[in-house]
Amino acid sequence: MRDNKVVTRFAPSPTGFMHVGGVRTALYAWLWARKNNGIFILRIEDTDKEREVAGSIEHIQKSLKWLGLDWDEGPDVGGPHAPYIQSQRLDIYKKYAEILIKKGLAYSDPYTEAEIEDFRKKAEAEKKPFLYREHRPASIDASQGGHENPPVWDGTVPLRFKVSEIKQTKWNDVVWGELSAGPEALDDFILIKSDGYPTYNFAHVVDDIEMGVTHVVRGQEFISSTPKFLSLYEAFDITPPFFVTTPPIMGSEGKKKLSKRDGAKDILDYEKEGYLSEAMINYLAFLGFNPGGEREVYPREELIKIFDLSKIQHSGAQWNDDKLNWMNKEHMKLLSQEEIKNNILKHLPENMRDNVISQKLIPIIFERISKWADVEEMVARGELLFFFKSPEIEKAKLIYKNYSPEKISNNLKLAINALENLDENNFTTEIIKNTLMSIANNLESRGELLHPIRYALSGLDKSPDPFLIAFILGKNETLSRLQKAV
RNA sequence: GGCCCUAUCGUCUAACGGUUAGGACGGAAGCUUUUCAAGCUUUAAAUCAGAGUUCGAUUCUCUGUAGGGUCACCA
Repeated sequence: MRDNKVVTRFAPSPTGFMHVGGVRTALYAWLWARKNNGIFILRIEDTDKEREVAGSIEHIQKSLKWLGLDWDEGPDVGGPHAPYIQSQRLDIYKKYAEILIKKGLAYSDPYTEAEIEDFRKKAEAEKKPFLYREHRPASIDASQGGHENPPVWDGTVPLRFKVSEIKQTKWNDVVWGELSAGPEALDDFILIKSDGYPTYNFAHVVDDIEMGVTHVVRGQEFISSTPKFLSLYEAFDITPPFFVTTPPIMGSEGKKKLSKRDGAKDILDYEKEGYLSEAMINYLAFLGFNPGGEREVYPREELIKIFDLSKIQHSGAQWNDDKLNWMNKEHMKLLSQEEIKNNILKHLPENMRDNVISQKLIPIIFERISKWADVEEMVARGELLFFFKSPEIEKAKLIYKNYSPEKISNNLKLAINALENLDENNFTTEIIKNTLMSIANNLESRGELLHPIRYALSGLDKSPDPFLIAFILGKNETLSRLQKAV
């Protein structure tokens, strides 16, 4: 067992992109390995040639890299049990299959698919669960009355496992405690398909044995097939690893399986949308796990410290974009000024970058976004353009409530006169505010001054406060826009 | 349908069998010297139902209800 080290693995099949469910499984396995200074393996389970999607191995690796889930052994980095791609390990599965054949625990399947389909339909008509083992060939199990005897296995027909003991199975799960399954969960399942590739049931057990995996982390959809895995471990006379079963992630629309619309999208889409991988990991870890305190925001290294398999939840959790956005913002606040600046500038159009105004703009952009791509949306909504280009203004919109145009114009003139006296090098938000407020406070209502200034400067009804805008624009541009409005 | 699993605010969750059932997201209200955002303060909101064990049950047991998983030559 590799010097008693903890060994976990993530074993996806290359059938497309990774969604959040797969990511969380990988994350828990990775966290446990890192917490225990153990080994994290990436293994590709590509035994279904039909479902395979070209490029997915690279895509999966890219996803894990973005999230910072680094692996110690895998298809690209190799390791003591290479290769780490199942389709390149067929000889190993064959070797294990032959051990079972020798022990009398595996036999070739003499039936055609149509015949088996008939058995299945018959069982269904009788409202009984279909069990292949009730049709075992006579030479394998005379008591079952199967009529055809199996040929010697030559790799062209399915090879089946012969379940030796039909029983209620009980086992222990690290997360759920004691679990059990009825006898009908045990059947003569297929080890190797007629195309020569092993089934998941067989291949992953062989690999987990070979690679010395100590903790098998996977979703609860595998609970009901665990008796099969256990019977295989028993057949090989190997102590099974710890089973760590994770609850499902449900869609935000309700307690339903995750759908594309609410989170089962490509994890790399979240990168494109400008989420931080640390936030994604933190959010995902806490969707189905909780260390017990009241703190929720943890950087990656601290997450490793507090992670604990025994504190994983038992029931499914709903995906929640609001909480993810909040989490992302919390992690954005943890970044340095420099990182924040660079990321915001990166998402600004070329003509809005790298000048005095965009530098001043960064703090106000930052407080209005929860992910980087929101910067682009602010631009698209026209919330930033006026900082760079004098807005078109409509005379009517300068008017506050039912004040007369003359009054508004007069107020603007007062503002201009006051601002002109300010030092250009000391044209700060604070000073502008004090200057303008001392005028506004002497008016009938503050809005009759503040509203036209906002509109004159921004061309918008809703914007950051006018003092801040004036500061960002600078003295000259501010005065010029106010003059124009008058 | 058989087997298996789960059940605390709308959501994520905390609570040695003893708490005014706590926190977070979201919601509402108020304050922030016009608006939007941010921020601050306040607030509403939950133990699925019914029995049992117990001095005492969110916590243990049973039944019901609801939800989930699984019954492939898919993983």
